[in-house]
Amino acid sequence: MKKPKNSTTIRDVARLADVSVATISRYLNNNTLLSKETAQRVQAAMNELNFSPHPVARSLATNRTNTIGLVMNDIAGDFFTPLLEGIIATTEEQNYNLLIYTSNRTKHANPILFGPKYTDGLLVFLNGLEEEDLINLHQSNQPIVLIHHSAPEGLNIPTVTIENKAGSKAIVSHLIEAHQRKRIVFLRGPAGNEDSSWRETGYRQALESHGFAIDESLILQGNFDRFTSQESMRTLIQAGIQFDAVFTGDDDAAIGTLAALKEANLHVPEQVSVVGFDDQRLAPFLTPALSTVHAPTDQVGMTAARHLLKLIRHEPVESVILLPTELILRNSCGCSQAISTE
Amino acid sequence: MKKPKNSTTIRDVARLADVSVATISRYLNNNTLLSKETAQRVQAAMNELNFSPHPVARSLATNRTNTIGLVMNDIAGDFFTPLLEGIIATTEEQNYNLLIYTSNRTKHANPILFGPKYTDGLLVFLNGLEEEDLINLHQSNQPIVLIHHSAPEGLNIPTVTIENKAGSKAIVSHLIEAHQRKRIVFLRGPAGNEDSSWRETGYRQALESHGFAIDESLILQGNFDRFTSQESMRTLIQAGIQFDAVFTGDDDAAIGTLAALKEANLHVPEQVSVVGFDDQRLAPFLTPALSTVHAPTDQVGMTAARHLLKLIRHEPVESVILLPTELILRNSCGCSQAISTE
DNA sequence: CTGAAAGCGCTTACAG
DNA sequence: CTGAAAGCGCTTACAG
Repeated sequence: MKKPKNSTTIRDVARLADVSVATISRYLNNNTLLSKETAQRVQAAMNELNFSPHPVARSLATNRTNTIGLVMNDIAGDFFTPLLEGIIATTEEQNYNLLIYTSNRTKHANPILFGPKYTDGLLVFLNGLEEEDLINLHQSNQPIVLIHHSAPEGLNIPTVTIENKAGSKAIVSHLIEAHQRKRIVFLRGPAGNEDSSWRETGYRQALESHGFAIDESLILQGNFDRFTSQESMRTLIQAGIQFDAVFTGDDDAAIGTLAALKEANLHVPEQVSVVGFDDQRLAPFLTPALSTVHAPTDQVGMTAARHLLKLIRHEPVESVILLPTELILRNSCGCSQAISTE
Repeated sequence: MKKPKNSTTIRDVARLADVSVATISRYLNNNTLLSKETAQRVQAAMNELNFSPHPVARSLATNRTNTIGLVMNDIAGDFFTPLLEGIIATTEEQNYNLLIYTSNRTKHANPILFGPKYTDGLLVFLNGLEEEDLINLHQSNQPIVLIHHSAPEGLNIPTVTIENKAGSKAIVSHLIEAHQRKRIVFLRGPAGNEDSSWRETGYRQALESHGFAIDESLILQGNFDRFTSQESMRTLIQAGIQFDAVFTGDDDAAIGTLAALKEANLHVPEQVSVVGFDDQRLAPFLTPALSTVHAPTDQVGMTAARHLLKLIRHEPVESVILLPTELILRNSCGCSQAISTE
């Protein structure tokens, strides 16, 4: 027993205010009217003792933890900071705590540390959870909101993500309409990545709606990764396949694409337009400054957290929320813009 | 009372295994030898019921939460992701949970949500906590490790930070020795920022050890911010003060510096060398690629978390940990390096 | 409007 | 090696 037992409890307050502990509890949760006079005594006693209730005890008694969990695979990536900023903005506003899990733990480690008993609800980013675990959690009535990922067949778990398709269609159309590009490469993201498949759909629809045939030899693996993308672009160039633009799938892939083009002495944007997706912090600093689609990642975080809190309160919630993206036209597509103060 | 009461408890297991709850508890915490036979019965019962102990109840009984908290002002900044990666790597390894606080909450909001009863210890980033709160927490025996910030006078709170002085001295010396720079500007960070003052000390020592006098007119406000830095550099240039290098204090300030230099048609690195500090993700993508000092932020996170866990276990801990920095020489200082595959 | 009492699900001296 | 019981600090029907 290593309890310091220093902290003052509800009993101490009750004794000092000369009421029962139940009364203190009621005052704390103001779910019953107290007589003005007792209320004052209680408040005075709480002040004097500098009392604050023990959250763990409260949690055990109420079966609420006042915290939500964020589960993800790993925290890498530039979108992580804005995502978390969004989530925290709303947990803070609504007086919830945030617990961070990465799924390494959920796979290998002591399972006690992970699970619904710690949280009132879970935000699951991408494929942060195995489908099986997700299903179990959902069936045990744990409120869940998915981020950038759709629910498994038949499960009604709300999702928040962005307008991947519309954004992609818009930027590819821009390439065609504003810059007369005709042979546009697309770099796919990781297999199974939903953002990537929507972006591919947007790409295809843009081409089709402009009467272009889809040339599958222009669709390559980029993996949302600069090195993979650089390799794919090198291969394409060496194969002698002609193209006049690249929609890289995400900004990281744009980095590799720009590098490969530079190696091959192909000028961007004069000979080849390059556009990305995400609008990461480094996008304006690439050479040339990257035209891309802005993903409102902080909004995604806010919205997801807000919806999870609604779910926790048993309020109704839409099942799919799509946040609008926005075209950011800098130089790499062929548009010109002052570069120095971006 | 909205308790689903679905989950199985230690009593259920005890009943099934035909032992007392105390025995289950002992098995869980393996702090007493159980007879082989009971151990097997208990394990079988736990498996059958798919039991996992309730962390909140456990926490109430033991006065341990198995979670640590990270407190900070706001989560902006590129160093945040690596910092958190480092922290999570160790909390995961040691089976701790991580709770994220931002200090907005600690200032305005319901104080119940913040505090030692939620966590076994706290990681405090920069000035994430008012000095008064820090002192109170420390005096109430809450284990604390400070990150990039030193303890208030007289308090023995461990700190982990980086070798700001040595890194700065090294890069400024590089400017002098390798590139014959003689009039080197320094851009200060925000007032009171300790990283900044150590960097300034390193800058001064580098100049002095090379026999240069310090010209205070070359020390300006940069605020670790691109806009402030751009303004300061504009003013310096317009004042006609001569300089041949800028140590920008951090990488963000380097962005503004490069922009101001470009506006003024001063070529980097031919006319002016520019070096930063941090080695943020975007550093290699600036034009020219930024020479800078690498701050091992993930290591800072790991080390801080590891030391906090030691503190929690009452193991001894050094009071100041300084992690080594490293010179990253790219192009902006005048060194040359292949740029495309960085 | 207020109190006495049971309960949340564990852990841990204390006995045996 | 194991059990009975008290306790962790709250909340919440149930009475009055």
